[in-house]
Amino acid sequence: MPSSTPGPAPDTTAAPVGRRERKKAATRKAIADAALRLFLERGYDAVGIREIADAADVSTTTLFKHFPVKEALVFDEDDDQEERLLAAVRERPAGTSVPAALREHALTSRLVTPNGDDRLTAFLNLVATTPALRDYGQNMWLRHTTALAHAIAEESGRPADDPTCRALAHFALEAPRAAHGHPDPRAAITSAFDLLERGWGALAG
Amino acid sequence: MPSSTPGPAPDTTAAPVGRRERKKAATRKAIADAALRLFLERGYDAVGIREIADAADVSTTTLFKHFPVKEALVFDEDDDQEERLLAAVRERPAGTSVPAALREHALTSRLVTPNGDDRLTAFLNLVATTPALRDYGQNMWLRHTTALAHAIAEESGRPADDPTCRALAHFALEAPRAAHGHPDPRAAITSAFDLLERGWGALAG
DNA sequence: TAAATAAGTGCAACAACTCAACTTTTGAAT
DNA sequence: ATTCAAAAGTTGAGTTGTTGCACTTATTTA
Repeated sequence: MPSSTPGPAPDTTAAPVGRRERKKAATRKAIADAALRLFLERGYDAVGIREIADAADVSTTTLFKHFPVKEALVFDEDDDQEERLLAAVRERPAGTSVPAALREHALTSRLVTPNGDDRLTAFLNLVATTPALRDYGQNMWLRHTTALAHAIAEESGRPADDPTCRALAHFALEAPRAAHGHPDPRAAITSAFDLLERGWGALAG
Repeated sequence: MPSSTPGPAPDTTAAPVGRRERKKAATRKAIADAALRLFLERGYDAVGIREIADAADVSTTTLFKHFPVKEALVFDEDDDQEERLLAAVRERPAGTSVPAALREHALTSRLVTPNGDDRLTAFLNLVATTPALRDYGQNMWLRHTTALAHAIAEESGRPADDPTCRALAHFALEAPRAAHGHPDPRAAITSAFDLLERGWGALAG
């Protein structure tokens, strides 16, 4: 997802880290930003690695120390996202159901911007129109589904490969997608998760 | 799937084609066979395109005229398989239900060999242990699911994106997988499809 | 038999990615 | 404060998948 250069981001990892880690994160961000900008300007396939490295003022080897393959430049929040997703389930406030926690997470994640977010739409369009990115994203989505399913299984004391957990994970990740483009995305998400919550509650209180 | 060099294969395309097409198919097969052999011997990543081309006695250019990317060398029956799958549904004998036709197809496809087929197991193992192949295969499976879902929708006069059709397609493709390694695979498949058939019949005769 | 089409070749090149040796920070222990 | 080891970055050369181009050879069709 697009990460704007300015703007007060919620600072997801609120650890007062040293200069080293900050610099590392900075170069990583510089690379990802340069890459996304160029990709949006001229298309994924028309931009080479060297060009991106130049734009970010780094060597190509450095680039590959941060991103294992070209596609990862686009989905650079992959790991963060998965981490936050699992945390939303594992560290949910006491008395909150799993679907409720997932709804909360879906609503606060910036995948659901009330007004049609240009940057997000452009990003989704880039992915949808580039086969390599479509495939990569699809597999990434599958990985997240599996990880979430396992987390849910652990939280609810079910077997790790319980189909119900996988189904819930699947729907929970699908809901925000479906909501995008909807007149009132937040309402769509809320009602979708209401549905999931009732179904889930009927199975295992 | 492995296609042995000798052995009387059922000759899937029973059209008396000209010499040109036969030669083309022959080189294609030579390439795929060489590739699979080398991959099984030394691992996917340890074998280069140039080496495969040499082993099949063709130029790398020719190789890429037959297979668009390296991974396709392994899943070389991709298109044929999908074609047969869709044909099984579309050209099923009158009075046969869709799930029944799919069961028939599943039982006759050589994915279900009664005795533990060494070559098939080796193949599946190769795919499972090679990330690039795992990913590629996963996406291929998804494509087949979509195609089958559309075919089912057309056959049963439902909307093209009907979730029920997609679910049936999903299960129908999953069943053979699940049956693999089962003590009696054919029985497992049969009973799985019995289940699907009853559920399907209960929805739309 | 001649023209048209398709398969295959050889070679050079590009782009993604890796490797090894080396320099410059930075964090921390003495 | 000084020293030292690890981490981040650079440089440059190499490997590998993949493509483009100009060309030959075989098969089909007219």
